[in-house]
Amino acid sequence: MAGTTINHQMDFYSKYPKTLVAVDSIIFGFNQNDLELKLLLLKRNFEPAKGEWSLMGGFLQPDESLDDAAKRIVLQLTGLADVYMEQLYAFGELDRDPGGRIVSISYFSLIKINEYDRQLAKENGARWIPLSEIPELIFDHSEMVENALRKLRIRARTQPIGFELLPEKFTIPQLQRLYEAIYQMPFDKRNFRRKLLSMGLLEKMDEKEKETSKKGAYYYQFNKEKYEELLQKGFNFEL
Amino acid sequence: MAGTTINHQMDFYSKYPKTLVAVDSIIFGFNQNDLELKLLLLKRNFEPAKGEWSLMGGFLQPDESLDDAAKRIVLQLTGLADVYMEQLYAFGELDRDPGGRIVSISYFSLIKINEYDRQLAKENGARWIPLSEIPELIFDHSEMVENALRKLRIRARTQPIGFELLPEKFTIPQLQRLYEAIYQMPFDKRNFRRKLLSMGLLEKMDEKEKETSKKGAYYYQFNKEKYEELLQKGFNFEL
DNA sequence: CCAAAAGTGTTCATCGTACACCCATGT
DNA sequence: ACATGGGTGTACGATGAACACTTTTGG
Repeated sequence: MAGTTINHQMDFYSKYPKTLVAVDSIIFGFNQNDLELKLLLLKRNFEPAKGEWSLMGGFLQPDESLDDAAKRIVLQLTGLADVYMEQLYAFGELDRDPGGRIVSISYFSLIKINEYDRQLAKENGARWIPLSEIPELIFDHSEMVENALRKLRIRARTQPIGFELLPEKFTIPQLQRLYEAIYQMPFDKRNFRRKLLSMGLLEKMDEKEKETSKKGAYYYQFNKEKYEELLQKGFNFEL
Repeated sequence: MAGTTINHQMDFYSKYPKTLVAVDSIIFGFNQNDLELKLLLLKRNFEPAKGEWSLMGGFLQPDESLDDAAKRIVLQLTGLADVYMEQLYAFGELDRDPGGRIVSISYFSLIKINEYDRQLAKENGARWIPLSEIPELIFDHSEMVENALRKLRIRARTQPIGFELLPEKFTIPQLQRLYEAIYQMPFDKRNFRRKLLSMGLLEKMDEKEKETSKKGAYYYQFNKEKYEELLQKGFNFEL
């Protein structure tokens, strides 16, 4: 490919060495039934390390940006196109992949677990694995996961991203259970509710969720416009 | 270079497209005389964008890790080998560099401004530029700088990295001036001193600094061992 | 003796945290 | 009627923020 001109770009740098670049995606989901945060992992069906557990990944193509590659990878595995995603870190040790020298950039994605394409995931050999049961992963993927979890915990405290893991409408207890799963610790329900509602970002609906209790819990919706508006005024989300 | 085997690695991935990878370094320094945080920037002496201001950067070599490349780049410009450094972000837009498709990974470095090799920097066309006077930079380098500054501000609040920008021994007022430069706001000197000393990470010396005042201010040293020890016990640095 | 920077305590408001009881309803 | 999860208010301690005067000493 050396010498190919893309996008009307010049080619001033053709004498410099190129590197294989990959993108690996840590895909988080939350299932309200078993109350555990999960990762979408897959068994590699190619060499090296065929048959072992790994993250979903792929090589960066010459005509796509890093973000595009990350989107493509999640789309390929889940069928979802509009997914919350954040770049995490570039892993660049020489021997991180025994199959060749690869620089890999990790992204984490938060998906609404009820919306993904089960069929597609199955075809790719993917499975949802609870955090507590994550197996050994290939190469430095375990490090990527730890790193992602650390960042998720920081982000979830300071940005309203928990909602990305829940359906459009959700109840306060559901939201609390999500945060408890993320931080692996219990929260006081009065304090939790007060803090969240005090920010004025949740809109109460008339409808109740009646599956998990006889009394039923009111559904709420996250008001993104309101959040953007408050952001302008210097508001800081903080749990 | 395709097909080269490094480090006893196999070559399972030779059919995939490679990309040019660069590392760009945002180098911070602090000069106590003019009380401004500064960046080490250079005028590019090669095409494209020759003569314009940019960050120091370089291409990733096949036999070095990303971290190694970042170290090499800072060493080339400053002569310093042991520098605090942190990876920031991978920039991967297709058209970010008009000279060709490059994925660039940014790092920030904190250096003790009295220790760098002035001669070497000069030869490379580098200059220290105060934050308030940063010119237009090439490509997305301005974005990299903003990004670095944001991260530096977050880090300096939650990790004891300010000391990387000061000499081994420093006074409390000097440290305060540094933080005021980082956050571009004044701090209350009583609160500042109390909070820092209360962590027990600074060791008072007998010597006084007498350049900037007649009374003189005691020198302190940061006790790294103590910090590591406290870290184990769950301590969190927080300014 | 005076200018200039270093050093020192207290008060108040705010926020996080701990904690126990009533409510609604499906079975 | 009772079991189950939803919903509510208050008190206390800790922490961050504001604020003014004394000390030292070179010139």
